[in-house]
Amino acid sequence: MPELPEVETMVRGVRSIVEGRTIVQLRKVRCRLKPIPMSPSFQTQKKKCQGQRIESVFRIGKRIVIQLDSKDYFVIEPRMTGLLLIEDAPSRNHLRLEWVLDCTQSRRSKKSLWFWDRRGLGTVSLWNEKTFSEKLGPEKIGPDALQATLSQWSIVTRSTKRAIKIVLMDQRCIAGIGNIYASEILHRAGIHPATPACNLEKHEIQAIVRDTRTILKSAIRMEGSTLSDGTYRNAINRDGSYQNLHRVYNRKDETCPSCSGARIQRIVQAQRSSYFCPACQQDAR
DNA sequence: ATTAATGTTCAGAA
DNA sequence: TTTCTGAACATTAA
Repeated sequence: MPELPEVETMVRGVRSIVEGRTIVQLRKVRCRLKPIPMSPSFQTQKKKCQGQRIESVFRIGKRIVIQLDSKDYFVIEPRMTGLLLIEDAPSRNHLRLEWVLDCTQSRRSKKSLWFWDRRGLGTVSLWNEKTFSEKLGPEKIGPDALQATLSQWSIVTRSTKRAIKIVLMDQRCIAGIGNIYASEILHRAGIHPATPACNLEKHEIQAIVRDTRTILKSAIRMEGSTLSDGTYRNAINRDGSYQNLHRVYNRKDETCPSCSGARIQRIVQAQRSSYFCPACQQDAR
C-alpha cells in the first residue's frame, strides 16, 4: 500500500479541504466490483456520519484517520492500492466511496472526498473513541517511524531473532514502513536484510534510525513513490516522484548506485521481495 | 493461456 | 508465546 510517505501525502492533500466541513452524505459508488470491507456496515456508517462535522484528519502509521465532532473516527486502511482523493481518479470503475460535503463556504470548491481502490483490499471503518484507542493503541501499533527514538528501536530489535527487514515492516514494532522503504532504508544503512534483529550492533541501529528519518522525510517531500503500474497517486491524482530516487527497490541485476560494483539482488522474505546490494550490505550474521 | 508478481493485513496453524 | 502461511482482490507482465 501506500506506506508512510504516501499516506502522509494523502492526508496533507485532503486536510485543508475537508477539515471543518460537514458530511452531508455517505455514498457507495456504483461499481460492478466486489464491495470493500466496511465495519460496521455501510448503512450504519452512513447513519452515524451524516450531519457530523469533520474535526481533523491525521495519520497513524499507514492509516488515515478522520475525526468527527461526535468523537467517532473513520479509519481508512488503503492497504495495497487504496487512495483518498479530492480530484478525478485514475479510473472511474474503482471508485468505492464518496463523502459528500457541505458547500456553504464558497472558496471551498471541492464537493466530495473519495475513496478509490483498484484491488479492493482496503478497508473503511467507523469507530467510537473506545474502539479507536483499543484498535490503534500502543499494544497494537508501534511508535511512528518518524518519531521513534533510538531506545524504542533498541527495545524492538533486541527482542526478536526475526530478520531485520521483516521487523521493519511489522507495524507492531515500528509503524509506517512497508516493502519499498524497508529495502531502501537497509541499503542506505548498509545492513543485510536477513540479519537477525537481535544481532544488530548499536551503531547499526543508530544508522537505521537516522536513515529511516532521512528517507521518509525525503519521500514525503517528493510526495511518495508511484510505481510503474501507476496505482499510487496523491490526493489530486498526480504521481509522486520518489521512485526516481529508489536505489535498490525493483532494480534487480542493475549496478548498485552506491558502490558501482555489485549488482542488486532480489530475495524473498515473508513472501515479499527484498532488494539489496551484496557488496554494500554484507554478512547476515 | 497460465502463472507469478504487485505497495498490506490478519486469522489461524505450526 | 512467537513465527509462518495463505487468503482477501484486481490487474499486469512474463
